[in-house]
Amino acid sequence: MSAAELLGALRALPHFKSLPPDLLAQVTALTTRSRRGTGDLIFSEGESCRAFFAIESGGVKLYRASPDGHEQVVHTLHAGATFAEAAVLSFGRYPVNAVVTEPSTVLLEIGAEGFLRLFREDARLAPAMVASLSMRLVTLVERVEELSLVQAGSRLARWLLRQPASRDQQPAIDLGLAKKDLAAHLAMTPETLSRLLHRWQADGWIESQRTRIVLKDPERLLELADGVSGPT
Amino acid sequence: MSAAELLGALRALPHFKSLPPDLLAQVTALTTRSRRGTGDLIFSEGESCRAFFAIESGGVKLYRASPDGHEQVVHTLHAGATFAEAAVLSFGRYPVNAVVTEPSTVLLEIGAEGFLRLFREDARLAPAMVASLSMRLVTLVERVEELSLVQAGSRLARWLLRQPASRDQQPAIDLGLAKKDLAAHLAMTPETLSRLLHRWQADGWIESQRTRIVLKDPERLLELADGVSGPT
DNA sequence: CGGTGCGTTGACATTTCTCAACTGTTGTGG
DNA sequence: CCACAACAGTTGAGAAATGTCAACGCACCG
Repeated sequence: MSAAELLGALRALPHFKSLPPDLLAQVTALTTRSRRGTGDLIFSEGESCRAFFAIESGGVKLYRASPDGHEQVVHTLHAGATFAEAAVLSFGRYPVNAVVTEPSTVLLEIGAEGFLRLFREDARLAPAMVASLSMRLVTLVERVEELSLVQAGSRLARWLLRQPASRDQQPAIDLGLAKKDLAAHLAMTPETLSRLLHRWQADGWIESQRTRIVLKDPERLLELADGVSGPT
Repeated sequence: MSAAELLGALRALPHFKSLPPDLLAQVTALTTRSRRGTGDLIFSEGESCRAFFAIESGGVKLYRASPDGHEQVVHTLHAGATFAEAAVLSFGRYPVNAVVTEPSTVLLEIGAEGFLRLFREDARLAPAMVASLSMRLVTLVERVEELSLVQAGSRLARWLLRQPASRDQQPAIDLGLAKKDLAAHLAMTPETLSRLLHRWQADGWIESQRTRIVLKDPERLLELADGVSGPT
């Protein structure tokens, strides 16, 4: 893999595209690329940071494991996303577990030590990180808001509406995620998720295929998301 | 209020204490101080940023209002906390509402425009902001994790255990918050909160006074927090 | 001293979880 | 290439937690 390719891959990321070329080249020198498979562990909770990551393609989930084996998905990430910057910049330890959720996921790995040195030496890096962290902050605030909704149906409706839809005819969402993981993300059981989708399909509001969901009546979903009491 | 006093107040904040004196002085020049009362609105959702804030004393809650009038508390903040930096640095609009929750709350207000100018001109500010934002990120991740717990009792137990306790004899928590607001923070109804506290007190695990809670059996609470099925 | 709103308690309705069985899919090894 | 194992997803029945509605006591503030 050539340095030029790596540089191109990095520049494709929202967080790096605004960096001056020479700085980007320096970051490239810290970066390695690797291909992973579903289920691969990237790092685990408490481990000391050796790098932070960007997803070139594929998917990753960040989660915490509670003592009773229950899994709390903090974040689900896809192509273009970066993760663990905060761990590198402030803590030195990963606060969560990271696992690959899609086959053939390509990761860019930016070495922590080198990056920290660069961060201290070159003042142009910090503003870029500020923007990146602020972004992350907003998605987390939205997540908190989402989870605060008491009704499972509200949480699901809201999640569906927020997904980037392939705007062809009708909003069709490709949930790049096992339903099991989506359920965990929304703090509900797979059974509840399954039943909600089933019922909404029966009511004609959505069309649920294997890994695709078509929103046929976004209006109705919006009502649910706003907490206009439960389904049925 | 003298500039020296203001400077001292700013330096007392975790986010600013590591700034070089001359830079801190420049920040001070952008800062005003004000005293507010319970219920005062500091800013509301969607409003364009005129400043970010630090709490010198008292309390503030950040929340979103959903269309049906339901209130989702994103954050509850106390002395030493800063808020709305991300809004100032990246978005230009406040994403939430901010309201004072304690009488005689003293706020420091750092003007957005001036701060942004300073941020761009002086490279020493960015690293400090990175640290600050990373901190915030972690508390939000914890919040997400907390809210992912399905059982109301687990969420409450976890919250109680995380509170800074006055380590005298027994951990005594001064919930600097109306129970109503605590309930909203934990995504449950005031009734459920009331019942949980009542039951736990009956079981001898806690002692619940007006605004103080004594943890008499943290072990037991820890079990609940870990999701070892519901209470009783 | 009266009002306003928080906190509590009770009765009830409902959602959602739990447990269990069954189906379909995916991937592997013979 | 097929059989089988492993696992995701679905469906059903029952239990439990929590929300809803309503009434009441109590504190705080005017």
